[in-house]
Amino acid sequence: MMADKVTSFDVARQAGVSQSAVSRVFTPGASASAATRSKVIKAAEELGYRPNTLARAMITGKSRVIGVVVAYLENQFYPMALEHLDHALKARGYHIMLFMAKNDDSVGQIVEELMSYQVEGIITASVAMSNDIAKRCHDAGIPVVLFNRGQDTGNLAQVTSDNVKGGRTVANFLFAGGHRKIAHISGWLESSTGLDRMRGFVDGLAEHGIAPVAVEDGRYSQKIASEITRSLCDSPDRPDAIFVGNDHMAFAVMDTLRFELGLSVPDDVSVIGYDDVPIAAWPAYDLTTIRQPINQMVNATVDVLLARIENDAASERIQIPGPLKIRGSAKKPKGFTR
Amino acid sequence: MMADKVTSFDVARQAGVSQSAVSRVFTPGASASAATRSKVIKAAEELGYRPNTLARAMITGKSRVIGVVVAYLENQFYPMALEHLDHALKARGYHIMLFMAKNDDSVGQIVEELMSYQVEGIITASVAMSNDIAKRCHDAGIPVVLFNRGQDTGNLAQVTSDNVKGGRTVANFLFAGGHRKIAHISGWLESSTGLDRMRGFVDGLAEHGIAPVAVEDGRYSQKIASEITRSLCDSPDRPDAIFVGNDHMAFAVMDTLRFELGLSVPDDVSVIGYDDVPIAAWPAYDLTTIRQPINQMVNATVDVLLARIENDAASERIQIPGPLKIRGSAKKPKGFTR
DNA sequence: CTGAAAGCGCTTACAG
DNA sequence: CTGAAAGCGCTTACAG
Repeated sequence: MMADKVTSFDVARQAGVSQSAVSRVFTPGASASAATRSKVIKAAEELGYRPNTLARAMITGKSRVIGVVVAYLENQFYPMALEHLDHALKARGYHIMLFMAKNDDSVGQIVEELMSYQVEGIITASVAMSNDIAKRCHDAGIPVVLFNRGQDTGNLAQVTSDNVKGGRTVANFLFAGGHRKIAHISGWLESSTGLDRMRGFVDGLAEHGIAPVAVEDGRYSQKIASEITRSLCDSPDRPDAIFVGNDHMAFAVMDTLRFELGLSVPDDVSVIGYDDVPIAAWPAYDLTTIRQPINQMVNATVDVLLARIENDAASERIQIPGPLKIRGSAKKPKGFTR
Repeated sequence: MMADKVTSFDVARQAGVSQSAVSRVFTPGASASAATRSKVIKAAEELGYRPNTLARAMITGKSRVIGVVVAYLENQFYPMALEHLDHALKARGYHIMLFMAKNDDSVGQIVEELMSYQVEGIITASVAMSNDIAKRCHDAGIPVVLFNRGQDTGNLAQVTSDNVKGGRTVANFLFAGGHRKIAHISGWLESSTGLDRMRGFVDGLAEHGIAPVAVEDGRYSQKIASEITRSLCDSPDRPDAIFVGNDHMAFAVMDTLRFELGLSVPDDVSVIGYDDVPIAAWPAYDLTTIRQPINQMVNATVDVLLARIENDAASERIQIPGPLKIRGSAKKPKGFTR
């Protein structure tokens, strides 16, 4: 049952042509006559031949694999991104090799692995070590793009949504909804994403002449976000609205508010998230949130990466604006309907 | 900045040894004297040498990559499995190449890709085409194990939880809780997982002398599960408990019950799921469910797969029992405390 | 369009 | 333990 290994040499022999001819038939765009082509195809089918991708990759230096490094998959945004990335990449003839970066993994270790597998390009889609990893791979000459993460210095390619604008939109919406005691549980403030959303939000509020009653770093952790929620609402002067740095934390915030503190969302406290992952639309949360246009972000990421692989394109920083998705977790300003 | 490609030949030259020596130093378990070893290591570091995994893979026939085919990542069980799989595999020196099987992809296409990348083994962790894909790869001589899916015929290796037992446990728990009008929205009944849970459940109920008031195929779809919930509860004689074939659907069932039909869970209707994904523990759902011991399942999967890669081990069917995790979505039988 | 030959970067018997 | 040589399965100038 086990298919014996059949090589291009075998096919060539069977078809009565040279190995070169076989190679050409299986190389898109290479020149081969119709006659040769059909002889080769026929022989290949008879023998069950399949070109050895590894050998081809070694010769051409093109492995057709992209390394995707991701930190953890519990926040639904990342599995969704992975799914889209796979589709977009597959459409271009690439495959994904997964590199989960646990926090106790060393950056050097991961970089070693990425490089030794000769990935043609790298997409980092996570927190913490992204920048380090990206920088080192970039320095080693392999194209990288940071997905959903930026960095101010350096010249790495990156695609994010327009986080500053998103934060500002939330500020406007909340202010228009009549809120004046607004807190922010931010995304990790060491990440551009967390920082930009916070900045846009604070600036937006400032334009209305107010400041957030609190800004605390939730570090993308549900546990930390819950703790902050508790301490925020423990005071007699609790906030009447909370903007949370991503949906994943926002779910924990809502749960804490409702089931632990006995508060109503949005009657007592409005909550707004960021991402618009599928769960945000589930009725239990019905979360008002800024939608990250994941499809566009993924397409842009793939475009930039492949451009860099094919020729040494300049670095780019792409920001894609995302709309506010109004649902039921935050008071709606007059005149707004869902 | 771009590191020039440095080969084992270069290192050999610099270290004053043969290429074979270099190869041996980088091959775990190969014999090389301490002197040679240190010369080579030194030269390698100076030159920034890194063995080319592709070349090695081509020679040895061992790519050290495992193909993981997965259908979709919205059900949190699969990203979690992926994360665990990556860790377990990495610990053994393997990496994951991802193959998302969209429904409109042809089985043949996917199999072609898997084979041409010379993956050493395959794990299928999804629905629909799993069996087809697995069978063809197995026939081609490449080791496969079905994760969270079985099949009655054939001799493919597979690891699941003990789904029959799980279904039975749910039946006992619900009966003990005083329920007598119990419906089942099953997992896809063409999958062993869906079928086994259903059978165990029906059998379990039968032992108490009752039958489910309805068994409908939810096909792992939230949308379908919601529709079934609606029609089930539309009747004056609605069920007082629903066992749902997986957590992912159970969330939709609970949302439909509460927010659309205005029913209380568990006061009007008890709901029980299957999987115990992280979301099940979120207070909004607080779902009573059968826990699939994902860690053990993943470890078993990796063990079986690697055993088959290393030597031609016999096929295995592993079933790992999982406990009922009692939370708040179903009435608790007297005497039970959380 | 086609074939003979060289080569990709490594590993593996085979001698020593 | 070590090196020279052959070879893994393919692609790519180079001639024709």
